Amino acid sequence: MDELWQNDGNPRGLPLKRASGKNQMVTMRDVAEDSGFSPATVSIVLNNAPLARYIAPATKKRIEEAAKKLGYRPNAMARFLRSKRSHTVGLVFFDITDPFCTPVMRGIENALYQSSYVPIFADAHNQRNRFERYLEMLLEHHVEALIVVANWLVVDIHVLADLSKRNIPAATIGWELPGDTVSSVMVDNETGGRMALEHLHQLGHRKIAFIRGPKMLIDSAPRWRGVQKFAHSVGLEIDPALVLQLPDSFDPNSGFEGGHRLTEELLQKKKKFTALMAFDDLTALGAIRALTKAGVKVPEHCSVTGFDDVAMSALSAPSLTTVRQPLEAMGTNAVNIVMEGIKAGLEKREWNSVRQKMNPELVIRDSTRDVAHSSTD
Amino acid sequence: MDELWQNDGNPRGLPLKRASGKNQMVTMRDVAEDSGFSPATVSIVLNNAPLARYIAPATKKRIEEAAKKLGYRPNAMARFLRSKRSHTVGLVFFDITDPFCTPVMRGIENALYQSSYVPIFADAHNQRNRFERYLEMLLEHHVEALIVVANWLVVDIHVLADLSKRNIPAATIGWELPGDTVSSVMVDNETGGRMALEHLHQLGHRKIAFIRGPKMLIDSAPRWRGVQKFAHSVGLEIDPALVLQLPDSFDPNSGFEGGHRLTEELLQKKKKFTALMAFDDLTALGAIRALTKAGVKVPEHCSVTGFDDVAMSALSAPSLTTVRQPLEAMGTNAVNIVMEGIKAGLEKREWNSVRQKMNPELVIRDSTRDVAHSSTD
DNA sequence: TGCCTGCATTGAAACGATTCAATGATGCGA
DNA sequence: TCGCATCATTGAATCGTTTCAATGCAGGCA
Repeated sequence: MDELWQNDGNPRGLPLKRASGKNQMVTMRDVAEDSGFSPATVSIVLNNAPLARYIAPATKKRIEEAAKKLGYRPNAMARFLRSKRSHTVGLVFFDITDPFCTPVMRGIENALYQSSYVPIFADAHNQRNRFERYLEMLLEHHVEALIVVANWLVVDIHVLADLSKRNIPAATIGWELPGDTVSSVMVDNETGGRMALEHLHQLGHRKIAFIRGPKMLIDSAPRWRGVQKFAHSVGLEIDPALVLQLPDSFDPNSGFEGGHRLTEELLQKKKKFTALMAFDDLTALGAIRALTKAGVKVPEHCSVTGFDDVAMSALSAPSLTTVRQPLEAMGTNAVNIVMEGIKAGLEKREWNSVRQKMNPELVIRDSTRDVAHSSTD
Repeated sequence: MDELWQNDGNPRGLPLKRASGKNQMVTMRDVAEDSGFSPATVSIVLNNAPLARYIAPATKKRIEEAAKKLGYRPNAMARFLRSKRSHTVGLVFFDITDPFCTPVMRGIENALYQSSYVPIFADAHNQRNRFERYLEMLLEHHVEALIVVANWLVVDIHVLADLSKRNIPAATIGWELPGDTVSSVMVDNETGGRMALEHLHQLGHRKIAFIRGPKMLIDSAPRWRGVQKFAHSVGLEIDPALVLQLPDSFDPNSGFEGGHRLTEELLQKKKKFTALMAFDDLTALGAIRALTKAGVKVPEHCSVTGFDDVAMSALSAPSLTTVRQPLEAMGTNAVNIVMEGIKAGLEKREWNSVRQKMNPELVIRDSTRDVAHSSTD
């Protein structure tokens, strides 16, 4: 079975050191005794501290061998206590159930792994209390930085102000806070909104229905702004009767339901439209379901676009044309930002928070089609 | 906006203690000085240690007030160093990309939260080296227990043997190891396999195609066994020409592709079947896509079943009839198991690992239908 | 020879909490 | 009044590392 494993470059992996004794932990003291040097020297060698440049090569070798032989593993807690570095980052999700979160998590995890940091994971379940309780726990564990993934969340600013007071760099993904203490990484929603509409317009669609995002989501307004600006720039008229808005909701998967219901409403109006631009992918999937049920074929009779490009969108039938958020990259960037902050803190430099807007990307799949080929109904 | 927050019972949440000074951490010593008692007493009071029963109520009160006033927050690292308890659990996923993982994670996170434990998150990306490196890191952080979520993974047994040597209880979800050092929580695959087929059989289907799981997955064999046993018990004949098997793969989302391709193969054989039982949901979705593309309507011409009940299954069109794994409960149970182990370790009791099989549940949706109503082709 | 410099190593003091044995203080029975 | 529990509190050691100041030792230079 061995050859079935994927490989990340290091063919056999690190040999997992085996504790030589039974249950006891191997401490630095043990290494010191075994190698015949003092704990101080061992520490210097094993960490390659500045003082290590004075240590005789032979000594280094003996110590390293002893460490490997005994299966020494540094005690992260003890180390922290002295050095103030926990090598730990807090990772708070507003609701892990949102398919938006998985790729972001991938990106974050991967970037942290590169820096040998370890994430402490928290899921707020959309509950403010839980969020605050977790923050408390993360502070107790002395995370060196904090990353919050949310696309909506109301938090007193002072809660996060605590962080900056303690000099803990923080970044949010998919959401931003007033003030400049907390960094943020977001997709450029306005551009994304424009892209979707531009695509439909290029396909020749003129009668377009819209399902806007809920008011509480920070993404909703700029996306709509992108739509309006583009429509204005090409002289496209938006029929207010064809514009509906999702209600506020706490369930990240409610978009499906909402899209379904609102599309039914649209259909009842008996106003013709050849394309529908949905707020996000889930909404689009709900819309497609409603259209299909009503006998309106997608994309033959009606084109539909989503937003986000969650995993599901490639698998649905028809597969969904959507505006992709570079979720994994957003995670990576957030990590890089806070890592910069940590480094600055160590070197006692000043450091300014960052607001990053990432470019979305149009992904064309099967749910949109040239209006010329659309049959009229 | 305040009222938009969902509530978890504690209406205003814990008041977030504000550090009173600027940047300095508030230590136990500070609380001691402020309240006029010794650090020892403070520790005893704040932890409600056994000795606390001797402490005068007035003292307790003064100390607690001082702690709150100063915004004292215990230092988890320092505490660990003495008490050996990190209040941390390692959480390793073989591949977070698998939709299987999200609900499991929810369950685990929630259960840990109840016990005030904090998870350290790791994603192995299907790579053995990564898995081992993470294990190393988790051990350095002295996690008190380990939970591994995988539905396949080849690991030398000695890697996890290290854990039991150090008395770290471990549990796996969706996967099990030989030997009895590691606990496991799995769905009862055999029963699940039977359920799916029984459902199709009850609907009157007799010509049934099967897409079996890849050999490398531990789930594949027992599911198939359930199928065979049921078929035998009711005298249903399984046509070998209608049985295909997914190839081994590392990509948890490859099932869709695989299901799609194998279904095309099935269709080319020109052998009639009125139902298709797929290994899991993704495979089923791929199959449905292929059927639809070939003009075979689901469920009108062909019923399809999946397995797992991942989030997507309820949203696909048609929604998928499937065998549900109680993923969240599986996460919860795994946590309870290792918590038992931790407790046993503290009390120096013996403790035996547990192998749990959970009952699956048939979820009937729109992708299956009575054969009587199926039009023949 | 005496002194200084650079090299190699180490002693010992933190870091912030926990915990056990020890210390006063009090009350009570003899 | 003494001795002895019981109660209330605390001093001091300890956990495993890191880090700074200190030490001993060569060799080189005056």
